[in-house]
Amino acid sequence: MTDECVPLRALTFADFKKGFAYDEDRLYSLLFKRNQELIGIRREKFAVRNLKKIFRATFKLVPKIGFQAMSLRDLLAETGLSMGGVYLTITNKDNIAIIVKDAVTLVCEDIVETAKAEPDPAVALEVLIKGYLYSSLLLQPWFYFLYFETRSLPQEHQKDSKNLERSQVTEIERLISRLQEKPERGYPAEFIATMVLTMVQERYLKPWKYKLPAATIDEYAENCLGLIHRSIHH
Amino acid sequence: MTDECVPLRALTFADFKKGFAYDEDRLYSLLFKRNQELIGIRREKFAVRNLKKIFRATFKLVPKIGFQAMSLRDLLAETGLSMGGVYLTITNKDNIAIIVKDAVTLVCEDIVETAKAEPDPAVALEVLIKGYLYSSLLLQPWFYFLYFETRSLPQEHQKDSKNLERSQVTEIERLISRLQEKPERGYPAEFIATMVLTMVQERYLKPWKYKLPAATIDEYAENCLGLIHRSIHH
DNA sequence: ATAAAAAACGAACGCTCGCTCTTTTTTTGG
DNA sequence: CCAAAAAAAGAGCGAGCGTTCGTTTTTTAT
Repeated sequence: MTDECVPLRALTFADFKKGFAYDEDRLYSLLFKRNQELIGIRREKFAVRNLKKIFRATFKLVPKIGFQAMSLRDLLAETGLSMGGVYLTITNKDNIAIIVKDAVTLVCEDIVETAKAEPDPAVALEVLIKGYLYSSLLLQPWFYFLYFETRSLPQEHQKDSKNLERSQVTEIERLISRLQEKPERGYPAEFIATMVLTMVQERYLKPWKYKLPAATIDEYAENCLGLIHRSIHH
Repeated sequence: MTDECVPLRALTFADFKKGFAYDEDRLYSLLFKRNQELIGIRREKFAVRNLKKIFRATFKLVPKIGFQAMSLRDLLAETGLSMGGVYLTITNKDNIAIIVKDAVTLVCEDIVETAKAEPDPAVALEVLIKGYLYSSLLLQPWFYFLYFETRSLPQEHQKDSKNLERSQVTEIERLISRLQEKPERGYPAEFIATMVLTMVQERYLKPWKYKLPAATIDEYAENCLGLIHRSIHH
């Protein structure tokens, strides 16, 4: 299906980052190819350049005032593009949100596929959780936007967004269940899965709490994984 | 200060609910008295009736489309009020969000005060967490709105909203620290406090995940508290 | 070098927004 | 029951929104 770009197994954030192939230019190139019908520009070179400007500006404005309150004229001022340029690129305002949803979907599906390739469920769980934690940090504005602006999406895309989160929890839950020989002794797998997902989300939803120490993200990951294993086995 | 309306100590959600004095009418009555300068109507009877209509409609529309996208004409259609009636009540659109912030603040301060009255830190922690979990479920639309629409508030009120969350974490952290005789053995108090707060928020932020079983909220509370104590002592 | 194609420009359009204000209706207190 | 006060009504206003489109500039291919 999609070509895999998330590293197979990486213990530290630094290792993960090296193997992470969704750097800005590659991501925009993929989004251009996947969303031809939403994008008016036909030559990739120009599309990527404009998309980059538009999304950077969006991610600067939206956390402060919200997507609905961001006018296209705000966007022109921030990007330096003209009305025509912006509309040739994205065709309408909603498409900004739709493309963000597509980007997050793309990355999340990749993470799940990578984890599913691991035969050992404990390893798979580690790959999945670290993959999600690290990816959502490297693409923080995208994940943040989708979480807070799901309601700005057209109905059908809102559903997609909710299903995306649901499928993440389900996959985590499935792995935890496989690790629990005697489920009645520990917490319900669902509870643990929910807990770990909210812990990951905490990091990309409240960036102001975690501004400084990028090193501690590894600690954070270990704390989360430790918590899971204690909750499973006791 | 404020008269306390949150039950002192309640093990189950059902018990808590009985002692919870922020039912709709009382809450609107309090909000009317606390926000005289934002509300144009002078007679409480009419104010409460209109506020009830306005907030019910707001909480129906906003989760679907967001506050900014909700027009006053949407609100008229949903409430059955006229433009004049709505503006006499709330004087301007922003005030809807400001009053929600005031309501959540009111309840949260009450919870913290109740917890602080408990001398035993373990009991205080239970009161605090259950108080927050149960209150935010009983007033789910209010808590949900404040979380997702903080960016729609005027600047000074945005600060209030963030400080409110901060003070909650701080209080939980303080209690956890008191329970940790040997902090180096368990997880950092900050990590545990963050975890439990996100677990509470999970319930009121994603109601679509927890529609059916209101009974399991007690289980959920026990799981959260169990998790904390295990994380503290080992 | 040049013609065709693609991209960029930005004034202008129709529409909807939050809000005001005059008029009408309802409520209140003597 | 009636006059004064309060509340409700809703047409109308100007500002600003997302979007369009005729024109100009840049890029591409010959």
